[in-house]
Amino acid sequence: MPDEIKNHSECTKMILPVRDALDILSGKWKLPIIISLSFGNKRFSQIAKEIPKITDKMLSKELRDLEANLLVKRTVIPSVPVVVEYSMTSYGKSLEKVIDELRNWGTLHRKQIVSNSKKTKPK
Amino acid sequence: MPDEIKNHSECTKMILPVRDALDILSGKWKLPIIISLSFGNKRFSQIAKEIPKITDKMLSKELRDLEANLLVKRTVIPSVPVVVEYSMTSYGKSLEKVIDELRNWGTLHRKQIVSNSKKTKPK
DNA sequence: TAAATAACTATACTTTAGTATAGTTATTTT
DNA sequence: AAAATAACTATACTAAAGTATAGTTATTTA
Repeated sequence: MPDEIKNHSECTKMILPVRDALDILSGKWKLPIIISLSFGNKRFSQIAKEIPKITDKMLSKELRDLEANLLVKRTVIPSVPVVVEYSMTSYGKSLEKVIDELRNWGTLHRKQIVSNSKKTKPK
Repeated sequence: MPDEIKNHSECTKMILPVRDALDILSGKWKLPIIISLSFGNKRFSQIAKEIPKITDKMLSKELRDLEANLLVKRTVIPSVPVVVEYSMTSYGKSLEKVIDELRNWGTLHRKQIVSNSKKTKPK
């Protein structure tokens, strides 16, 4: 098999799962929610308070998405009034390494950008 | 300092760099481009051939973004006609671990979704 | 009795991301 | 002489993501 075709299929094989992972994490709010819940179980309004500027609509939508992907568990506590607790599933916790790597690289990158923008124009 | 305030600031500290990293990788085309170049230096039209459905406009825009972030290097070879070669910088290669983790998790997740959708409805 | 808490949903809107299609300049191949 | 290659840019559009604002049901506190 010629190199370019081989590379092409290797390439495609890599892209699919990486995109799957990214779909879970991309967008403005999913990470903040995941990180917030990784510090402990929280209720809807507590998460909302922890994440400045998020609207109820976005929070509710993203929590539903995360729940559908089995990363977050929604528990209704039948008190009066009803209280809903969100927590990371053990499956959701398996994202830890991914998030760690993203944070490591992001920290490095932030330094790079800052030191570079000094030489050129401020961002 | 009370727990919730401490958690909140820890949380914020994590979110910033993770978002920085994600900004680099998110979108439909950045990853395919990065992965494609990680298999070897390529010219504009070669990348375009390797990534089905990408338009010239998107490819050109994303390459400019990646270049601005110092992940990709653009080299003009003054032949006739002019040829432009793109390559990963060593800094760009530092994304390798991040991409590996995303791929690992994405592979796991893909299996999870498939086995789960058998129980419920097909996707 | 009004405001606050709880966990949302509904509607309408704006912004950003991505697509479709065509055009540019210069050269080489058919 | 026409078509292909090379590496793009320009214009106009659609689709997806996100925002703003208000409303819901039931209960508790001021």
